[in-house]
Amino acid sequence: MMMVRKSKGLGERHQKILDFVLAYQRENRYPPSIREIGEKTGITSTSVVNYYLDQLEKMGKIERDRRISRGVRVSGANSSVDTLRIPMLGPIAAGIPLLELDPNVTYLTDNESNAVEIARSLLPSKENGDNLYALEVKGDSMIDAMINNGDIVVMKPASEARNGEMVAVWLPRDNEATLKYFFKEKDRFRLQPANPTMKPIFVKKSEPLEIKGKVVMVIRKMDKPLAI
Amino acid sequence: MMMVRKSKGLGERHQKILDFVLAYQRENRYPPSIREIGEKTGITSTSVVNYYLDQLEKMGKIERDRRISRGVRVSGANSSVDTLRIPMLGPIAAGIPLLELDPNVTYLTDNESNAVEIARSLLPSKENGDNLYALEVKGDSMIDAMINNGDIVVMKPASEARNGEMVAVWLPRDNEATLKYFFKEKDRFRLQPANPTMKPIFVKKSEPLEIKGKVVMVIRKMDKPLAI
DNA sequence: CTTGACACAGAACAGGCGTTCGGTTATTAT
DNA sequence: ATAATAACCGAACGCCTGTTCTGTGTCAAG
Repeated sequence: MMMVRKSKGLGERHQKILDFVLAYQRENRYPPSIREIGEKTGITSTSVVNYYLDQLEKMGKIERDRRISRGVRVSGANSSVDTLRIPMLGPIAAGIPLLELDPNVTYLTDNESNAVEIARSLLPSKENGDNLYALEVKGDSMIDAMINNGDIVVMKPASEARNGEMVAVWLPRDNEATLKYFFKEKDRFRLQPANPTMKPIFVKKSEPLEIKGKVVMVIRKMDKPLAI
Repeated sequence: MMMVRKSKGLGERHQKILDFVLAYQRENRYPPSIREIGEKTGITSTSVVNYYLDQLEKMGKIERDRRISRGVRVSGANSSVDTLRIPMLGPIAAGIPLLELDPNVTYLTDNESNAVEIARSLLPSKENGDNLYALEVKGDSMIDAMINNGDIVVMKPASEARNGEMVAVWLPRDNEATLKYFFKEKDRFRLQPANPTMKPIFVKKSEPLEIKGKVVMVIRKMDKPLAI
């Protein structure tokens, strides 16, 4: 039989085992047993699998909980990363009214076909992640909020805001939805575009202004090339 | 003995088990055994744990792989979501040169203290996720790319680009780094700002222009309120 | 009161699974 | 050539673990 002795680092079988454990974990959401690892990597003896697992552990590539079945895990790599499924509730555009949302209702995020998956670590630190929803921006009307056509905005239901927070507001005056930084001043509201080169909008406190939510995140995928 | 019969839905023990499995999974990265569930939830008999697990499965709250040790997982909830750890390699600003990156080197994403976690489903569809890195934008110089101070840009190493792709370029002419849509024209390159109201930059093909990478994603956290 | 569904407990069984040990072959150093 | 070592294999041992079966006390309906 031919056995190649790798000078250092990961040999072929090390890599195969590592890949398999990772793939298995991803698919089944629990780690494989030693025997399963052996079967899928062409190792017939459980002791050999154990032999390699010991080495991988010494290399720091995996961690093991001895005497516990399926107690293998790949170090560092994925899993354990807390992700949220945030439902995509629809589009947002200048001309169309914003959705009416009850801040006290949890919108189903399980089995939701159209959802955005976001690692909790990506959210603003104090955000607990409850009741978030996502909207897809249609059109170029949000440019002064530094938001493009196709961007995804993650929002939190709210009907009021503190100074300096970016909110989605509906302006009955102009029949328009917009995203702006919100400031309350003496007798008016100042709606400040994110783009510092652009001028704010002022709305008198006597005029109607409906805050629909706070913007938590903006995500832009550079999916397809610009066609200009 | 006192036993409360819950009319419907999850009883106290259902919830306890569900919470424990979730917490255990998060901590150990593999599911608990039936006996472990019992111990920690105050159930002395394995059959009773099994009894509840069966119910939880019928409710669709968990999934089980029978006959497989530790074959429990909580439906819907986290895990299984394929996340990438993308290393944050530093800041990007107009005045400072861009990092020199070798597209063939994988930058360690394990044990990386400073990394961005992104669900694979969030990436552009054809992106495989290899060799990505992230930069944090400093300053307002990228405003014409619709990118703010504090934004995170996810990049892929590249030294050339196709028309319409957004790239990070270093312009020795102006001693400046910038993010623009890239277009090759007859005898010049056109660097088009993402903001359609702004004018493009033209660079003659004879002049130097270094493409340092393609922009894959932009992420903006609305962390702290605007202070203006 | 009886009956049946429900919520448990405990024990026993069988297969799953990690571990260990004896043994073999190939590679490398002496 | 020989010894040491690394890379295997197979089998056996014994705990781990899911499953199943019997039994008990509670509660509500008939």
